[in-house]
Amino acid sequence: MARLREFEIGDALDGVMSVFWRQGYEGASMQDIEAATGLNKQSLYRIFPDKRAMYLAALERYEANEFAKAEEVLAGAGTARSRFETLFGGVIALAAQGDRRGCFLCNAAADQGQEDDEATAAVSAAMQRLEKIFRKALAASPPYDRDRKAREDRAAALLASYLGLRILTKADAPLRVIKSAASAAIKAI
Amino acid sequence: MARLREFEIGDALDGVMSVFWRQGYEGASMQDIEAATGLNKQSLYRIFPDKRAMYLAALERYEANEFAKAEEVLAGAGTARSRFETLFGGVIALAAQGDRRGCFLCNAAADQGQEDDEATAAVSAAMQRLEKIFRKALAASPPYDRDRKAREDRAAALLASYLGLRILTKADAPLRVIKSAASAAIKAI
DNA sequence: TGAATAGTTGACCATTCGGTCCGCAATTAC
DNA sequence: GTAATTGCGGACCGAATGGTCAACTATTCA
Repeated sequence: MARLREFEIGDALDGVMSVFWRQGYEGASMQDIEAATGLNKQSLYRIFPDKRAMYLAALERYEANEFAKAEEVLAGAGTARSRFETLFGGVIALAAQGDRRGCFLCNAAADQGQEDDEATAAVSAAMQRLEKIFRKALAASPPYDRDRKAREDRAAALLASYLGLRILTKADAPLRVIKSAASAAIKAI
Repeated sequence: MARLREFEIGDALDGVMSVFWRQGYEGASMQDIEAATGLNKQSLYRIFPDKRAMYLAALERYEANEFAKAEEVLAGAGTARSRFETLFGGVIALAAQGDRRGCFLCNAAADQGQEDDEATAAVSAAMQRLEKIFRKALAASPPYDRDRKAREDRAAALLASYLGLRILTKADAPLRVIKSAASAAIKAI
């Protein structure tokens, strides 16, 4: 009956995400998005009602990608400390490579000058999911904290440290500082 | 010879800062800035060459204001732990009040989709100054770390935690998580 | 064959943007 | 008075914005 779509929506979404990630909401023009996806406006607007919807979809995709990776790392073998060491090591590696994109979710949190309630809610929910992943990882291996509260505090502290590391990376802080912060955060486990 | 200026540049700068703080660079229009300062374009452009200069000046002002406060708190009486407790308590209080502006410097770090090297450098320098303030506070009171490296690590970790707390606030994370993170970060001192 | 959808190109829209310019009233110092 | 400057208001500029529409080709399935 009708012609089939010739591209994968997921591929287009990857392009959309990378643009918003690097340039933020207002900083990304439709031209940029066309270039990054290899599609033109009409094809894009057939998938998404408007630019905001693209942004929200990009946020979702980032969360799905990034959290899957984090979950994989944190569910690996070894002690909780060694696994968080791997996770934080990844952040350091990005910083060392000069990857200054930072964490898209953090960027989004700071970006929402436009006071987009939907985006704020999405970021907030994502942060809580990440906290849950951290908590689960702490609960699954020694050293075990005595009570639930202590475990929750530790997970939250690791989350704050993780976000802080990514902000420091984005802010182009010296690698020395980033490494120091990661090292001390790990030691505290 | 000539008429005198009727307003304080500092007052205007406060207005400029508050707009950029809340709305980011791209999100703040000249109209917004006119409204916030109570001045019109011509008066503003007589002080600043362009919008970017206003943004950079606002960053400087934020740093001067905020770091002065932080330095005051961290130079107070008591142990290092108690002083950082006060500092982090302030962040929690802002979150509890529903102040979601976050840290202007963090926002700026994430905001720079426009790849403004000057702004990046300013943020980076500010972060390093803050790290220095933290380090100084740790060096000035017990518990003393054995070596300089340990003290540096601790300062960097506290900085990451501090930034993470502010991001969590901006991201509208539950107050419970913010309090947990602060509490665990303090305990690690 | 024919209806329906996908994709491309380019024109087009109103709006907003940062920034400039002009004119006018007020104020200051010589 | 006169020159110089400040502040205000509004007109104005070119450029870029997000988004729409029309025209055309290609592809699919009934």
